[in-house]
Amino acid sequence: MTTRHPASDPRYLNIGEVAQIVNVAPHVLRYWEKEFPQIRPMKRGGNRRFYRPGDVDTLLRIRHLLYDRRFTISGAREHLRQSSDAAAAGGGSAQELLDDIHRELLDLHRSLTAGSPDVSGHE
DNA sequence: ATTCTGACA
DNA sequence: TGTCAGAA
Repeated sequence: MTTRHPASDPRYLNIGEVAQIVNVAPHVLRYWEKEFPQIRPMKRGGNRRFYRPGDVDTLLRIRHLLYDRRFTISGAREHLRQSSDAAAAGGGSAQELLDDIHRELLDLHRSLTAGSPDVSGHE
């Protein structure tokens, strides 16, 4: 077995890996972090960012809201705030959050199979 | 080579 | 969002 550094641990991804997954430039991910308090990758080794799978999931949802549904930064931020708030309510609203995510995933799937090879919808 | 921060367009 | 400078 080879040595496992934090940066090579499959549980954590660096900004370059995440940028390829969500198909946005690294500096855009840093900008989103300033706008979305929900995204908080941990920093180590100085300032290196290490994203958890959950962070990537949130980033994927943000890209969908911004590029596919053409939400504004404020609109997407509120949408995510409401989603997390619904989950935090805990009053049997967990299903609401799952339903919301399923709706976004379904819409995203339609975009991917609509015949347009470009997921983000712009270049 | 890769990423970071801050700043400007 | 894109690009640059200077540093780690």
